[in-house]
Amino acid sequence: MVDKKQIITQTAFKLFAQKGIHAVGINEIIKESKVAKKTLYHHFSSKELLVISTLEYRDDIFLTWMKQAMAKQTSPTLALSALFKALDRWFNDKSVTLGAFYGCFFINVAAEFKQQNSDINQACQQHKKQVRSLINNYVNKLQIDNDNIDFITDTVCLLKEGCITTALVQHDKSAARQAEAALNKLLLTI
Amino acid sequence: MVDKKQIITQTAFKLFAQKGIHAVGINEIIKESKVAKKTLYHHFSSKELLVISTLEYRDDIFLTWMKQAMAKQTSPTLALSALFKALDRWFNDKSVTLGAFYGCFFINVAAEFKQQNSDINQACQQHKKQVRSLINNYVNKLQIDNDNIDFITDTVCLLKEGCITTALVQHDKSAARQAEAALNKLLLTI
DNA sequence: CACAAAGTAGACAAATCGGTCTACAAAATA
DNA sequence: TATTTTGTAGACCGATTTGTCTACTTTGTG
Repeated sequence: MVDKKQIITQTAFKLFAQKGIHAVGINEIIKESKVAKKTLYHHFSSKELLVISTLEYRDDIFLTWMKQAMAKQTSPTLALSALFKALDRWFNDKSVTLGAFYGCFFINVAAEFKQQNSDINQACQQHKKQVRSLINNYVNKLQIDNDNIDFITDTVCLLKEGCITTALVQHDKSAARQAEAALNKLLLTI
Repeated sequence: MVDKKQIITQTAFKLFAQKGIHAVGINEIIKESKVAKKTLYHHFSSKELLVISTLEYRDDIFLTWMKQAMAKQTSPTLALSALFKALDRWFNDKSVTLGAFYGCFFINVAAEFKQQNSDINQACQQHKKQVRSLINNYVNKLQIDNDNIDFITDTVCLLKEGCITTALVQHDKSAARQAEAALNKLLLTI
């Protein structure tokens, strides 16, 4: 038998990503999942735990996608460029792995759950830390002094967050290319 | 008599900014505003129109704050730096004008209302256009060729959006200083 | 085969949602 | 002074919220 728990998580993620957490009710999720309410509550004893599950689900997909996008480049510079080219494909709905673009799930969820001590907010924070760590791995390979490593990593992260937000709010599908141009200019200075 | 309409808008904004639109009900707003439900619906015939009102209210405050932060600088470069120093004060809850930091209201609201054709989403977009226009005014004063003007403006906007998002999601209160450092590096290259 | 785990549909509960309405009071304005 | 606008409290509406529960069926495993 198919894994109902997985189906519920995937369906919930799709709906949450499109409409936001508070805008999607349990009844909509079970209807879309074609699952009984009891089944959902058997696997997830509350909506909050289901939200956490969707965050873990998306975290896995996103990090895998990112690693794959940056791998197999012949230099760390090209790997960073490849990240923004991948973001560009995402914004333009050409990423099969990430699906249609509704902004960054973690940013959007964190905006709905701002309390720093909540489990949901911490899952969002944790995801962003891992993304930063991945970027930092490549920046470390650049032939630059240690003082600059954190600076470059921070800037890449800021440009990344900035272009995701701009693509969402401004519906500006060129935001990733703008960010890549800024990155390239920056890398010339080091 | 005090202007009830204004009180309702201000109270609604405060609650929406803290908790998000979908997480705040009309009953909570009237209770906090100390106003009858009929009074609210007399001034705003739907919750959506009230949301629009809070967006206009915040738009006015934010643009005034931004203009004031960048004015009276002795050079356009200093004006751009001043913007990020002002953002830094905001993130660290030292801005009286903007109040406690709960992220950018327009980004957060746009994340909850993603449909590009909705009035709420368009109000968020419009605000961001005005902010960009303000930044562009200063970039125009830099002694650079026309090709670079849009590039610099785009990059400043990306860094600004990036640091606001980072300050919110990562609870990183130094994000504006990171963005300013990146800006300064960038300005050295032109 | 027996039994536990995982599934079904959907009624139900208590609270809350956005929004309407009555009936009346106060305040501003012509 | 007369009239209109703006205000009050809160009952009420139908829909929806998260979550519980009953009664029963299917499925996988020891």
